[in-house]
Amino acid sequence: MARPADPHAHEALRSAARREFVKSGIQKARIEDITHACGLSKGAFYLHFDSKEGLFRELVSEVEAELEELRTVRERHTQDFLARHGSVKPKDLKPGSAFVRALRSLHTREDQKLLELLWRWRDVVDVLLSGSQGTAFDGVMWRIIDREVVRVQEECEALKAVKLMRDDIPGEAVGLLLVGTYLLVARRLSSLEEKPDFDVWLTALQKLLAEGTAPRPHTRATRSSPFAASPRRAPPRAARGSRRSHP
Amino acid sequence: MARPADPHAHEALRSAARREFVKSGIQKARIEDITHACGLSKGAFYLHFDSKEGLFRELVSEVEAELEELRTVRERHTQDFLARHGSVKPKDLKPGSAFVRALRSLHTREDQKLLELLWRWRDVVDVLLSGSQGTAFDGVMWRIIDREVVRVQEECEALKAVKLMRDDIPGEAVGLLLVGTYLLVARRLSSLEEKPDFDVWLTALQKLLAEGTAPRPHTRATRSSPFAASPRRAPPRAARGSRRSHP
DNA sequence: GGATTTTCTGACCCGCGGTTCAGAAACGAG
DNA sequence: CTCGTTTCTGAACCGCGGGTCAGAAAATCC
Repeated sequence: MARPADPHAHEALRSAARREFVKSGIQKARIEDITHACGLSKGAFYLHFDSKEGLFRELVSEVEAELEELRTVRERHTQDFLARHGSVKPKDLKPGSAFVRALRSLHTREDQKLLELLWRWRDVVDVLLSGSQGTAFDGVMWRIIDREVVRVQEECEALKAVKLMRDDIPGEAVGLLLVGTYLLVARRLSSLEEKPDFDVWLTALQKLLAEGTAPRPHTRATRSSPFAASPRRAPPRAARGSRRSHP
Repeated sequence: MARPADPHAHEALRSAARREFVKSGIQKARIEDITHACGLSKGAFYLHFDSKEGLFRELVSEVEAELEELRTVRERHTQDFLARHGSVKPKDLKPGSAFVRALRSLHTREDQKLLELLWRWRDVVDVLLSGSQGTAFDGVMWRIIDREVVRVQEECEALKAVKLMRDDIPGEAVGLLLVGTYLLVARRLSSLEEKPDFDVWLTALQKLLAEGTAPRPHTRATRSSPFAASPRRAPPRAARGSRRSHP
């Protein structure tokens, strides 16, 4: 055999690309800038990746896999917790009960893991959020977000069912609120150099939400959500327009 | 003189462009698709606008002007309200006092106007949010969002100062929460055909926030925010990279 | 030192779409 | 109808950058 490939090249290209994507978005990021950043030439790029989007796809797949993993683990931990505890007893409904505190701490731990993930992938998340327009990744982040909103919503409905949450606030409202907050936080992460202290943040959010959503003595039923079953806009596609639509 | 221009052309192009921008983002929107949609030819576009981005700039300026107007009006209404009421008396601090209810209703009215604005401009907002990458408008929406977060934060600090809000939750947290929620809502608006009932939504959010942020008997001081004074990432710009960074 | 094989280079190709512009078309005035 | 003027058309121009490929360079084996 002859001339082994530079062992650092692949990884160097990957991380240079991440930097370049953050700076310019997927479309505007130029292959030459990526390769020059690691002292390689344009052509070398194609020895390691099939295309610019192919490289980004690698990154996105990893993020999606980790997110999926997190979702299933969260689901399992919640199931385990409930199974271990048995049925919900009246004393568990009291605001400060051991049960409520344990459940809340479970949520905090899982949310913390989510924030850690967002921190590790903050660059890619940032690109997905605002630098993927016109590519195959357009909308990936919003799909993830919609799913998370639904997850929170379902958790809320479950809590309402066992009277651990007031039922005059739509679960969807809490979902939009929680996920919307995380969205802004995720966005801010991309401009930080050092990892912030998530605890401060989580406790504040936790407090606010816990006390805002706590069961009330007198509550009316939830009115139906104004955003139910919204049809998402069609994915970008070439449009053959009809002529003369305004005469 | 001779051959007057089609009086509908300008407006027709404008709205066709809005549709096209929503469908494909600013970059991918093709001039030909815009002109064909109103039965005009490519060249005609340049009789009405100096460039594709020029057209979008017009739209963005209008949105920004309306948002600015809303901010100043909100500021003035708040000032007027406080001036008219005089100093805050002890009885005003009680959760259900006339003062608190009036203040809350003021907030609701202003928020409602914001939602109406987001509804009217939902297409442009949507494009700014996820279809402006790589253009001069990249980041416009995030700057607006950051400003709104600061506004909410300041309102919170003001409320804390007169003991109308608990002080163990950072104002910034409430800002991210409120604005993040509106962000997701704004995004959803773009996929709706009919205006939803904002009231349902506002009351749920209002309740949750009001009761979550109400003053507590025993509170510790706010810990400093982990996101303070974050340097935003540099605007997109051509990058001349140094070579050989990974020898 | 070849001989051979794989890596790496960078000039080139090519499609795309914003923008331009020479000329055609439409309209009013006389 | 003809002329002058302005609108409108669409082929042509052009820069850009992703992707290709013939050949140069580098490494290994003999």
